[in-house]
Amino acid sequence: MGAEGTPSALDRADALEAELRARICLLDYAPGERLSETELAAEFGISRTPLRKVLARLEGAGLLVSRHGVGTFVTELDDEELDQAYALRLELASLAARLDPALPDPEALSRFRHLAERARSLRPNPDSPRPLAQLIYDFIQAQALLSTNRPLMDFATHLYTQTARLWVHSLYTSDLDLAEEIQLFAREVEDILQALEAGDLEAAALIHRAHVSLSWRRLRARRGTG
Amino acid sequence: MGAEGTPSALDRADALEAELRARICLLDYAPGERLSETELAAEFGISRTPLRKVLARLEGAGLLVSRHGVGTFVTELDDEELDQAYALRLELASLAARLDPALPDPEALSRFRHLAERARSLRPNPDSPRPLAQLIYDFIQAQALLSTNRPLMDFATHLYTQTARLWVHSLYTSDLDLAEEIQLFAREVEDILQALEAGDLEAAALIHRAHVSLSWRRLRARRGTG
DNA sequence: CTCGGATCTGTTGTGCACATCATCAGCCAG
DNA sequence: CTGGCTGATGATGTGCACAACAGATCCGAG
Repeated sequence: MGAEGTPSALDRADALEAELRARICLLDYAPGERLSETELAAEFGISRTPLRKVLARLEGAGLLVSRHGVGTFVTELDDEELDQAYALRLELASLAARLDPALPDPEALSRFRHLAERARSLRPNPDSPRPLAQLIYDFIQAQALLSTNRPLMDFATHLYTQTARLWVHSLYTSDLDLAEEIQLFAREVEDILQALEAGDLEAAALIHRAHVSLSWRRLRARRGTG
Repeated sequence: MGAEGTPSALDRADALEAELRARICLLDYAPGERLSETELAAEFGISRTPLRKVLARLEGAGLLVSRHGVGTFVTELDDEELDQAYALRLELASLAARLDPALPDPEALSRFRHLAERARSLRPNPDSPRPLAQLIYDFIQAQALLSTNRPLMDFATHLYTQTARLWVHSLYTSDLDLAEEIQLFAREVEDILQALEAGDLEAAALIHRAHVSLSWRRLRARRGTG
């Protein structure tokens, strides 16, 4: 592997899908926003046909929905579904450590150390929470390797995707305090790293669960205020 | 609603997707089997293009995978992933009753009664476990309405889809005894119906969990034997 | 007989032209 | 002024022809 000299057709489609997934999660495309097939096809230098296949896959994954004659839209979550997703994330955080725990190998550990370093050196950029969003995106993907239960981790990542979009949206609308969120996230990564270095996956899961819970609480508080 | 005189384009696509989902779950298409875009398009009287959109969505949902120049295949689950899915189903059964329980309305109750009646009158057909598979398929979809937590129930249904395919496959290969499975399922539906009529969702969840666990055990036993 | 390579066949991927649908602006009747 | 109608516009949906690709087949050299 690693011979990326000749990106085959399927790899191109997969890369495109990953790129669009990231854009949706990182709020480059806001919930409810319309995506133009024509514009996207032009941007990536391809025809509408292969682009439409990728959009269809994202539709199957529940991130997009297309309406004939209207447009293709990023899915939205109402408050109720957001709460349900958060409640599920709390439960799943415990499950991950209990069901099929996978002790992180040295490479994975170094990846977490790198994440912690990035979190420490992250300074709030008033007009763009994107660096933080990107950091959390990478963090979740690293965390998905802490259990060998693929269905569970796939679903956990999916739920993160759904909740993070609304969470990042609150950063953009200043419902959440960027500097505070950065500090809290850095703390979470540090704590989890410490637990991982001690080989205590259960502790790592508990820490993660606590932060998810607190994050949810802050989001609800601001929701009521706004 | 209910005016089905003019099936719009999008409805057609949705119906087609539901039909293919059912065929995959009911093992009309076995795991690993190749699906021909040309043949399917001809069968449904449409061109390859709209069919490909549906296939792409199913690919996004993790039920299909297409390889350039080779074919489109129904995804396969190895034993490890099957075990992980079963383990998850056990946990989720409890979660459904704990998180967002939804007491069944009279209509839902009557639907369960109808399912129980079908289970009672089901006689083993030596060459076709499909009626049982269809019955369980309907049962799971009815059960998905017992919690208002949509993300949870969607995921539970997805996991059922993954495990049921292998389970039904074992019925086809006679690794499982059809008559025995019919009897056990009828018992499960009766017990759950009783719990629902008493308004005890937690009991219903426990019963379901027990049956999932026992079903898993039978599957593992036959796997070791075969 | 064996092995290697060209070729052949069938598959999914791509591009393009057109059909179908939903929306909105503008206009005309009331 | 109001209300509904009609057309223009731009979106996704569809069909078809062809390209790219993988595997099987066939043929010939050794």
